[in-house]
Amino acid sequence: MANIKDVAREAGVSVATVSRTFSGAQFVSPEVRERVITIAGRLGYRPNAVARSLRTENTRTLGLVIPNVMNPFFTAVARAVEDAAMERGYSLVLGNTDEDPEKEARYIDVLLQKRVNGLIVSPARATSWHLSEVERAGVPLLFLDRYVRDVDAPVVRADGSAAVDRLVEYLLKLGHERLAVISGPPETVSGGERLGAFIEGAALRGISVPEERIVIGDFRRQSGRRAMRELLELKEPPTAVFVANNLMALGALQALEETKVRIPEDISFASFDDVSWFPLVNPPVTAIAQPVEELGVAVARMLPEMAEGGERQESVVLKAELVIRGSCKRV
Amino acid sequence: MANIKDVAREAGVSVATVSRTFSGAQFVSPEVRERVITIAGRLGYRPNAVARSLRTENTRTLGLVIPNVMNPFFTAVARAVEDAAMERGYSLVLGNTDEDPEKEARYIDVLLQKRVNGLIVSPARATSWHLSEVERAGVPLLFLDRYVRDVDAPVVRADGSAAVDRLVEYLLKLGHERLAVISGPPETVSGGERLGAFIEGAALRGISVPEERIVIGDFRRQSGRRAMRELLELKEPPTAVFVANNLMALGALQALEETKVRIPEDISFASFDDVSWFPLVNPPVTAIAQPVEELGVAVARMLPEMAEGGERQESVVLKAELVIRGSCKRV
DNA sequence: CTGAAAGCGCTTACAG
DNA sequence: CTGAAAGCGCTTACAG
Repeated sequence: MANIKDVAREAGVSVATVSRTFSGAQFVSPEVRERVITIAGRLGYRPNAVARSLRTENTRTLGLVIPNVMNPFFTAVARAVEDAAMERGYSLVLGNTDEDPEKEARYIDVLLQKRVNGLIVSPARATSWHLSEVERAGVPLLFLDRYVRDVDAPVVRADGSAAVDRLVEYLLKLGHERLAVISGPPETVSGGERLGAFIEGAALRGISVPEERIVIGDFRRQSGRRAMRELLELKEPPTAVFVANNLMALGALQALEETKVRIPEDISFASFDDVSWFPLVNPPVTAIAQPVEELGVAVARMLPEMAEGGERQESVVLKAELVIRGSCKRV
Repeated sequence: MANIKDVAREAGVSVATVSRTFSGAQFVSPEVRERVITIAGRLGYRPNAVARSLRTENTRTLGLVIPNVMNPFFTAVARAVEDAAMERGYSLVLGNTDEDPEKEARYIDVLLQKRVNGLIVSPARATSWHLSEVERAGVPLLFLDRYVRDVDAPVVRADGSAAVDRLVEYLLKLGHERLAVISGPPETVSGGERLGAFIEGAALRGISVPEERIVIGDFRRQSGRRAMRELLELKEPPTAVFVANNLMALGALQALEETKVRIPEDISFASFDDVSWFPLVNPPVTAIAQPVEELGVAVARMLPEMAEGGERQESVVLKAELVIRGSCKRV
């Protein structure tokens, strides 16, 4: 591929002039400019962004490290972030950690080596050494959905506690006493928060959730399926189940479908995370909706700002909301 | 951030030695090696991949340019590709074109400037100037799901024609005569193929699909919704509708739900692309399933191979398959 | 096993 | 408006 020297030689100008006609900041006389562009076109010249980045210490690249794009919540966020990045002239490199701290560490290390201008991370654990490294490296960092306690960076997330509490209240009002929860890893902020809010909400109202009805999954589909089957096989199966995210909810619904257990006749069902198809399922699934769009917009707005060295951004904590549909009934 | 010189000075060795201890290819005596690593750790040194890339002419980065990650088909592919990339030590940068050729061109230009080692593209149109540019630039290129005719690069895709034809046959056997289709843009390979197979399949069996029952969408949700409403308002509404992808199917199902038109009593419904939740909807949606996993695996296998300068890869064309569930009934 | 030095392709302060 | 030259942080052939 042609480089700046080739173009300069061919056009009879210095490399500085070629550089200027492409970076556009400075003045180049119209005639020269045009000649350079023509020649560049003929040679198939395209400025080498790697060289430019090395020189300017600016890669115009952002990193997004999330558990899994297949989770609709993160899909939507990834889309929003990518849009905002592109619009501001940044590229987005994506990493899926599968909730594995080691994978997360590898991604972050690679991204730091690549000198990204900023990092958006949804960390797998509530404590993390490699995220302190980001801080130390002085790379703008933004937490998404979850955060690490000892790292001082803004977070964009929805607080689900209040909504989960409302769900518990709703379930109890319907007369349920045998509650169950399919939880995500309690070590994650979101996993711990949702589980905690559920158990405490019940306890506060005089209902305890015994250990056998608390099944810990990994936020992925298969674990939801397994967990639901496990709950169904209990001597005293629950009358109502709360699943802590959309992927596990899908698995759990599959398990219910397979075992011909009917919602809400045989069991009441509710999920954290609302999904486009929940209203279309029979019956429509009652869920706690995160303001996904708004979260995406917030991230999208903040990160380029940070990358460009703006002032420290404030955290954004929105509220999740209980959306009652038809999957829970009076017992 | 500390650079290689800082580490060299601090460790009392040359930069060459520091470089060697981190790139690992050559021999460095264990003692020196250890000292360098210790010092690097203390200084928070992390090799600058930008500089390395400039020098080695290898960015270890791949580009993935697709219409939209929010489309579950592409979500799954993106995940598979990212996994494979990471496993081989590549990063993945992602771009959403929204079927817009100009956006596509911008992404490709940026990616070429960034000197990616390879490009996976699902092009918006069947002809494209900027994709010839990729060829010209000598960057390994792989088409996904769709391809550009005049560009010589391998494709990984599923051929849906046969399955669409089987669907038409099935619909006619159920006695439907007023067929309708909600199509994607006919200019896209997949859009044109699906629409063509549907119309021809019907014509071959003596049924014509009038223009008013062919609604062109853009493969996105809202267009499916609008299209379905349009079809429903016809003086002679269809008895069976085929929707050409999953996102438009979601929109169409919403429209049906909103207008209280029941499936399959009032209208039979089938979709291209199978989705995890189709079996859970009431009634379960009959769909044409692409072998998403296999496609992802194929892409994942081929691209790093190409990026590493292996021989030219053969195209992979798999078959889509009709999955009959409960959303079509005898008329 | 180690070092000095050239060079990857740009940008930009400086001088004219 | 234009050019010569230094330098961004590495890698690597060459020599020892």
